[in-house]
Amino acid sequence: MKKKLLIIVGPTAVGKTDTGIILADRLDGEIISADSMQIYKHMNIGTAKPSLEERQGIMHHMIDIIDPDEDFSVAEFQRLARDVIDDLVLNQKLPIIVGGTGLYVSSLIYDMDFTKSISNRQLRKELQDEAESMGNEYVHNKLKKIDPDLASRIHPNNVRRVIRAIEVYYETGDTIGDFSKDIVPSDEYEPFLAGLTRNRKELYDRINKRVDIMIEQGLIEEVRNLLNSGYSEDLVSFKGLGYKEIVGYLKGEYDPDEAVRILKRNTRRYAKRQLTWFRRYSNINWYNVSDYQTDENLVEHIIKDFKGYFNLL
RNA sequence: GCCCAGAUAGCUCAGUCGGUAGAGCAGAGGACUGAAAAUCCUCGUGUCGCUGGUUCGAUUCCGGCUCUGGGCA
Repeated sequence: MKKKLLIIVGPTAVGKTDTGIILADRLDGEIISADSMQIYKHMNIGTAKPSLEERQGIMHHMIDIIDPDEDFSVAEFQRLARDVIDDLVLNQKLPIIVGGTGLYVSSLIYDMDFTKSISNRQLRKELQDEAESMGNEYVHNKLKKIDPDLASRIHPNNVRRVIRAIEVYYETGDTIGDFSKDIVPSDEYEPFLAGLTRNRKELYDRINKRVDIMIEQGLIEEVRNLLNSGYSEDLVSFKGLGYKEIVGYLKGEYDPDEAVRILKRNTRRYAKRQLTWFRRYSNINWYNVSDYQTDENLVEHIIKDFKGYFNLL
């Protein structure tokens, strides 16, 4: 018997958090966040992390689990999240995965095995230096010799992924191509996928507005405080939206208005990328939130479809 | 009312010594197996304000008109 999952995905600012909380309340579930930024402690405003009050007593997992200067990756996410899921199922709770990080969601619903391929930071650094001195093509050619087919699927300029592909081969002797060719659904979980969306204009208005609110709530102070606490702007956690743009302002690269402008623009572009990712899920059920009068209304529909899918009516 | 400048992509503008046009910004689509809020790829037809004229041919030159700035009254 596969474990039932309710999964809520969608672009940033579409309303996933609120919807997830209402659903958890109605379906006796708990939330598992699939968000690559909300995992960080002390990063609250910029990640739009729901406050304890906003969580309405609903248990949220995979939030505030590591420090901004700790390493993290899908592999850890998958392992930790699956443990939580198993635990919830044991306790008769419905696991509700809510998040906008496509790769994290995929790691749960597909049979993705990360146990064989470890990481080697030093090798990454070396290859990166090579790319800078010898050019992107040079490093890409290395991959071509290892796995021509895989190399043809990764653009030479996408240095990060070229390097990762080489790294996996050096570390394991296997190539990413071997286990990334065809993704098969996990045989352990049975997900009902709900994709939230909105009319584009409305979504962008909400994104712009949310950035303004973040600034009012003190996003600049939050970033300044993190920097003052000794965290480096070079950390991966500072590459997130809202952090890198504010860091640029604090370093004097541009004024606050410009920081807000590019933060809004980058967030809009991110939302678009998220939609691209989720459109690939063939078994997703889309809900255009713009078509629903109230959150309640939307939730009713999702619950109805969810129950229908699992023959629980 | 008169004089000057402008009117070209959603926005700001460039340009065509006459052969129907291109940058930046904004935007759209896509890729994705250990940094994924990251990283990367692709995409620019628009009545060149309207209307006459000259011309084989006008967005480009000439006239008129409309609108928008600025100046003079």
